[in-house]
Amino acid sequence: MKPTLQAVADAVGVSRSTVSNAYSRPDQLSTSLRGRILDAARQLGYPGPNPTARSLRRGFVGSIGVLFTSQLSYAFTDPFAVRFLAGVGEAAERHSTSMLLVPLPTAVTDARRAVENAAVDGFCVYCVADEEWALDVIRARGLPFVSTARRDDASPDERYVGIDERAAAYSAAAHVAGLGHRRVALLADSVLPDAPAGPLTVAGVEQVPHPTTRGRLSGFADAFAEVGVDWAELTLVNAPGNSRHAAAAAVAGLFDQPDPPTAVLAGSDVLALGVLDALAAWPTSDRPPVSVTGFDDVPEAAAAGLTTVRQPAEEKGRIAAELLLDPPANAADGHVLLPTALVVRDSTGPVPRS
Amino acid sequence: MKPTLQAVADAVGVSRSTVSNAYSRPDQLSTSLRGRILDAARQLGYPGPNPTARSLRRGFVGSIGVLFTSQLSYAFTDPFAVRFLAGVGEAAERHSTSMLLVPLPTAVTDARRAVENAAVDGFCVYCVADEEWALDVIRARGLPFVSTARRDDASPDERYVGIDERAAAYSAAAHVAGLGHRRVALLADSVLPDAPAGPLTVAGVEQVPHPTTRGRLSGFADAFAEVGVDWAELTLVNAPGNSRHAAAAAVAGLFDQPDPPTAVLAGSDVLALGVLDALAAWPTSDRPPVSVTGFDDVPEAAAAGLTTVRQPAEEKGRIAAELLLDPPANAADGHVLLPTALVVRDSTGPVPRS
DNA sequence: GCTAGTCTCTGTATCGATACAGACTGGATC
DNA sequence: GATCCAGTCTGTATCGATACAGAGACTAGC
Repeated sequence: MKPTLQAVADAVGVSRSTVSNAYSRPDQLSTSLRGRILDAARQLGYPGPNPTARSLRRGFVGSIGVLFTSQLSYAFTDPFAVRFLAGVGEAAERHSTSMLLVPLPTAVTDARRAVENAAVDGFCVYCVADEEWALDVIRARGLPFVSTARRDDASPDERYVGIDERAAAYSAAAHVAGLGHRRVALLADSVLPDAPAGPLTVAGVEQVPHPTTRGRLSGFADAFAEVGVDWAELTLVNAPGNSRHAAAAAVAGLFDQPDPPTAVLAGSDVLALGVLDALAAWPTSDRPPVSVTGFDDVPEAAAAGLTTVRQPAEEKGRIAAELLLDPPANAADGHVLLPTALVVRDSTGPVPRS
Repeated sequence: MKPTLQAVADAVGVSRSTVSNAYSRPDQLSTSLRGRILDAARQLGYPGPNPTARSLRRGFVGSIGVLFTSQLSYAFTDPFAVRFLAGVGEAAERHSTSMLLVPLPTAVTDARRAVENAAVDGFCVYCVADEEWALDVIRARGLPFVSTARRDDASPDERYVGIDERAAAYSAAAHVAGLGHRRVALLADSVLPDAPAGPLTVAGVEQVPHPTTRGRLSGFADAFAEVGVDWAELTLVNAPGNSRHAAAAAVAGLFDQPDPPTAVLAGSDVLALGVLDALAAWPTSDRPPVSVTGFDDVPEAAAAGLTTVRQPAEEKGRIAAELLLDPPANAADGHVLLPTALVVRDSTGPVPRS
């Protein structure tokens, strides 16, 4: 059996409290006694106070949870998510706090259980599809959280760090529209929760449940509405999973049909890169001249010459964690909007004259 | 105040134990009573058993720690580390276990404290410099762990998953030696703990404390010994921090001196890519023709045409976590060596005739 | 009609610590 | 010599749950 605080106390002949103080409040006892206690602990092989017991008594844990409502492995596959994590890690490091990555089972009941069982002092909820149930659980636990998307129905004291999704997406779409493109496909992850990969029809953008996706699609649509192309004329394509592979699969066949789109606006760089992959598979001779834009500006985007919308990744993570660990006194300061910028590269060009 | 188990018990008029059973052992009570209890809990806003209290009583936590004995942010900067994490995440997911990323302060006392305080059931120790103190703490806590490097002094029941570092490095060096290179630089992170960036002299490879680095350098040295180039003739270069930038800085000036090396063997792809960065900074006209090899085969290596040694990254992480979460009955099965392969690309070529 | 066995549920002990009020000691102050 | 105070240390209550032995009630079997 591992020795407990009590064992050390007995060995030295002091009370349990004093041993506890030797570890947690060195100013509460003489240096000599503290020395004797730590020596005895070393000798007995006592590894220091049990973290769990300590957390229970103190009422906090010293770690924050990071929630991805998709496969945890996804978090490491999307470069943007990785950089977000890096930012969270940086802030956590500064606050001597650990990060708990909680994998969520696909079954909702199990997933709820996972969030209920996470031993953390708060959550960074990385914006993912349909996280409302997760927020419910977190609220019920009375834990603070920071989300990466503003929800329309959020109470004003709920903190978030995000970007103006709509305006950012608009900038990319306006660029493409300015190049003359009118037959355009919009590619996104989780347009509708359980829709299959490929083109689909949605009555209006407000039907899209996921707030981030909805925001970006709205921005795209706005820009094209201004040049007379309305929602119904845009081809909406679903790419469940947000991976290059999923994107490539989703746009397969898109360019074989009559009057194919001359541009694809993707909701993330990963998806956009997937489109480029799909195009690269065509023989150079009759490869369709398609303009492609992404979103995020991950490192790979620069290498691939992808036109995209840059948003600060590490900073998003860092601020999210900071808002959680060091909440601003003023509720309004808990709502952070980060700047974005359109980065024009080679993947977009004027619409070809046919 | 948040309601506790007791509150729910009082509301329904049953004992605390019964409420506990309603959550953790549904077979121990009638479905009807369980229904009443869960309803009452919902009504009171009871979020389910407190994870900390539960862990204390049960004696386990349901999460594993991942330890990087360098900045936590580093873990997200090195693509190999990210893929390792992805592997750990995958296994954790399968076992319904969370991952705790513990940032380690630079001061050793604080770092010990961090490991002592981590509420986990075990650790995956990602191979990093000088982790012996960390293993000591983990052993003292009586927690299981899996390391990514075999330590010579490890007891036979200590589990690890690694590669034959020496043989893997040998394969890269033999390739370079076969191309005729004889003036060669070996570039590594943490050759000696506190050495500055740049060339340094070490009496023999056995002086290098870090086991992984030592293994790789030995492999490099072996191959060159076979062609008559001995240790003292090899230029050893330190690049503290294992980043592209650190590598570029470390090799700055290396090619300006008389009889510069015609090849650089790096201990990781990140370092090798840094060398390529440094070379790319030269005007094309008088850029020195240097062969470069890496180690790991991260995705960027392929894009950069880097010759490197491939090792399975996700698999390493997955197996590490699996060994931890589902220990093999037979101690010998706790020692896993993964295959490696030399991947020859454009960054190596025959030594130029001068 | 009696013993056995199955279902439910309760009560008590326990997990390993920390908070906080108070007790004791010894020296300085008046 | 009484008072006060700072510096140390102790004792008790508490954090919020789970394990386990056992108590009743009820059905089966002989």
